[in-house]
Amino acid sequence: MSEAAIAETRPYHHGDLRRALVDAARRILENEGPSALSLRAVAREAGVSPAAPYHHFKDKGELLDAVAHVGWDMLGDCMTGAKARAADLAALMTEIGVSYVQFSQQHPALYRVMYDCSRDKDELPEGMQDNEDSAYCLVRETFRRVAGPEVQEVDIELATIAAWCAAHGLAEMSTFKQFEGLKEGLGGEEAFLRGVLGHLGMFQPSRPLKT
Amino acid sequence: MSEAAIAETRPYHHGDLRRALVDAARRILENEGPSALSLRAVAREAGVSPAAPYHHFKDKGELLDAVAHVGWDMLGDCMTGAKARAADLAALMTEIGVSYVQFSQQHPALYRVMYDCSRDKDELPEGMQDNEDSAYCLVRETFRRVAGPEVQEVDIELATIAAWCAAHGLAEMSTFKQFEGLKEGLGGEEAFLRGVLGHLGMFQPSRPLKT
DNA sequence: ACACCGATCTGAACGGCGTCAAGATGATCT
DNA sequence: AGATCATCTTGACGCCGTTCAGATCGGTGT
Repeated sequence: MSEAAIAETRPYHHGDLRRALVDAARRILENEGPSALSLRAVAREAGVSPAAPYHHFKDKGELLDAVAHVGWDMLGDCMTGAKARAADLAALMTEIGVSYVQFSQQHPALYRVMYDCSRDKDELPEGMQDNEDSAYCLVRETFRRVAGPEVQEVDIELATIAAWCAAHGLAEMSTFKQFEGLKEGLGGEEAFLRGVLGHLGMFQPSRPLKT
Repeated sequence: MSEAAIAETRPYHHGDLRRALVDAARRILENEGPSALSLRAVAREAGVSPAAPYHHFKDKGELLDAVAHVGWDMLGDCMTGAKARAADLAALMTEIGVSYVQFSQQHPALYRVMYDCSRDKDELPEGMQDNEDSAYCLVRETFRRVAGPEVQEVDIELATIAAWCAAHGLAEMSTFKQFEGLKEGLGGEEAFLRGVLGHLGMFQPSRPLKT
């Protein structure tokens, strides 16, 4: 049920309009895609006037930042789950990569908002490199555990970035129609993902880090 | 000089408005970025009314497609140049990867339009996998030459996709502010690019293809 | 109990956007 | 010269993000 439907019984002061707006935005993203995500549409969905959001967000960009933040949290949970599922350390990187791309396929509109926000500011999401539960830190920590003592810290950082770039690139391209034939030949979407990731050094269990 | 400035001496019928609109769009992209690229702004820059573009393009998306097409041609030329510069076959893949990312850094707004067009349609650009001069085919052909006879065609395709994903991901992330410190430590932007690419299997001359 | 105040929300407005229909213009062909 | 047709303009529509004055409410101090 949309918020607008229950708006009539709602008190004049909403109580938690900020959260309601973020939820409304996520509903629109899921149901109608990123192109339908206007500030006015979000306000409509939440059952308030077009100006109401401005008491909780500086502008549209700040609302999208809040939506993106929810997305990054979800992605972090998703990859923590992958960590729990991995049979052993050698398989962990591949599980993380597959989970990352699958998340982007399950929430394509949200994933797009997440990256658009980052690109607009030329910044990784806040806390991404510090917060222990973030996807970035999970990958880096995995490399640290895999790496022998001869591997330098800078190479761990570079490998993390490389893995991130590869996963993001695959996330953005895996939906291209031209690859459908190849996917069928390989036996499905996940086989395709594992096939591509298998060609990226750090996702190969036998050689996760450059020597 | 903007087209608007010489519009007064122009005949009523423009002659080549289609090309002029694409050029105007590219000027706006270079000077003001993607957010300033409205159909009306393009028409203003070209010195015509807001409705004039509709006689040459179905809608705004089709204009952007034309702009993107120019961009892909430029990228193809850029990477053909990289091929000519490469010392030997082993170094070619890295040269291609570096050139790809550098192109995205030299034309960030254009690069964004190129990919936005593809994502909107969930398609690689037209002819990308067929046209011999395209960046995609150049990479695939390089892998074919590097590969031994034991490597299957499907692995060449997967490696091409993997390389493309990695390069695209790096192109989108290399501008993030968080990496500036790391770049300095490595001795500059290009060292950073080579460092990241070095962790990606297919960009390592000694092992370009999964065995 | 009551007045007040700050936070919250509305309504109306502005300029800019993409798009379209109707009309004006000019090159081209007979 | 006159007809034709692609090309371009004018004016309009609805939607957008944003702002601002004013209405409304919840909580606080007296």
